[in-house]
Formats: sequence, C-alpha cells, structure tokens
Amino acid sequence: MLKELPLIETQLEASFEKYEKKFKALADKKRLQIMNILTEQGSTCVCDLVPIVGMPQSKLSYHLKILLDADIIIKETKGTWSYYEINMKEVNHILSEELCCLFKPANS
Amino acid sequence: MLKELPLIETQLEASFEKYEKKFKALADKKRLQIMNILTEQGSTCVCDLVPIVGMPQSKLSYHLKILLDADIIIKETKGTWSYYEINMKEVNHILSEELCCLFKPANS
DNA sequence: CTCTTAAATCAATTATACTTGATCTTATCA
DNA sequence: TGATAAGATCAAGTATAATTGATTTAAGAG
Repeated sequence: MLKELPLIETQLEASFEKYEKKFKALADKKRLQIMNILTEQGSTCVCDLVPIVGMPQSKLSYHLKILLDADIIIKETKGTWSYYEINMKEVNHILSEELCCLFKPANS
Repeated sequence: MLKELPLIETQLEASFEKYEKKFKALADKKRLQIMNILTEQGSTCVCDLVPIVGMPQSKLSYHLKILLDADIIIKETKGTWSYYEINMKEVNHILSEELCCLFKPANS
C-alpha cells in the first residue's frame, strides 16, 4: 500500500515536476539562442531558422520539440511549413522581467 | 585565426551560458524541493537537511554544490557545520514573482 | 500520379548528469 | 593526542540527454 501524502505535498511535488520540465527546456544555450531569435523575428518557419541558428535541421527539430513540449513556444502549421513563435504569456509567468529582456531586441 | 563576433553577439553568448548554468541548477525536482525547504526554514545546516529531504548525505552535498555554483544558494560555515540559505536576491533576478511564490510558505 | 521540398522521427553513437558507498578532510571535544 | 561527527570528494556504475545521418511523412506543384 502506498503512503498517502497530504494534499499540499502532492501539489508541491506536481509543481516541482512541472517546473523541472520547463527549466530543463531552458537549460541549454542553443535553446536560449533559438528563443532569442524567435523573440526578435517573431513567428518563423523552420527552413528560415536553420541558416540563422546554424544547425542541421534534425537537430533544430529536436530542440524545438523540447521547447514546444514545455509550452515555451507555440507551433502553427501552414501547408508544409511549420511556424514557431515564443509563448510570451508562459515565459512571462516563469521568468523575471529582467530576464525576459534577454529575449527582446535592444531597441524595444 | 578565430572569427571575431560583434560585441553584442559575444555578450549574448555569454548571457546564454550564464543562464544555461542557472537553469540547469533549477532543472531538477529534488533541487527545487531543497530550495523550497530552504525558503521555508531559512538558513539550515546539512545535518538537519538530510532527514527532511530524505536523501543520503553525499547526494545532498552533490545537489547543494550545483545550486551553490549557480549562485542560487549561499553557504556559511560555522565550525564543522555548513549552513545553506536561498540567495533571494539572485532568485528574484531570475524568476517571476509568481514563481518565487513556489518557494515561499503559504502564509507569507 | 510523380517529383520536390519541409519537417518530423528513428536508431546508433557520444556526451552529461545522477547515484551510490566509501574515503578523505577538518573541526571539536574529552 | 585520539576519538568523533559533519560534510566534501572520489571512483564506478547507471541513467538521461544530445548529436548525427538516414529515413519517413505529408503537402504542394507540375
């Protein structure tokens, strides 16, 4: 029989797991670079992203999926193109204003 | 000869590396639990932390070091005891107010 | 239907990170 | 000085994550 935790503890555990996933997604400089580019460029398709970030397409897809699964970016498919953009609402919920600035162009 | 990047790019790269390290430190539910306990209890020594977090001492030391190296917690040694506490200033610089609440007791 | 292009997925490799138990270091106290 | 207790570190094993190149899927265009 499993030990039952008080509600407050199970809620906390669930929060920790949720944020673990989000922080894992953020814990990679290449993904931070992708986020920075998406914030500067707005919605961008993968084929345009490849030359900008300078990584092979399969690698980029891999990192985009991690950000997408963590709800940090949003995907919109148009025909054979996939457009990705920052999920600003979510990012603002997680990061400080100071840090959100990292993902905004200097002149904004 | 190395390609020279514009200053703005090298600065961004440096930022990405800095935050990669901090997010990596945050990207683990056990470390989030440790942070939560430290925030609730305030400065706490390792020997008191062991039974609370329920992990072997060497494992706890390992995770505390990762948080310490990322400047997310602060260490103070008193004799043979090591007291750790949250570096609230740093945490507030990184995380949203909403998220900082995760690390505060419900009644504060 | 066939060809092309965009993008996702797969399998195999490589690289990091975490866990474990033992050992080492240092401070305190008898 | 010798014993003890706190906590850091180490080495070996295990588990995850990232990289790579090839393959697959699906949407046009002709």
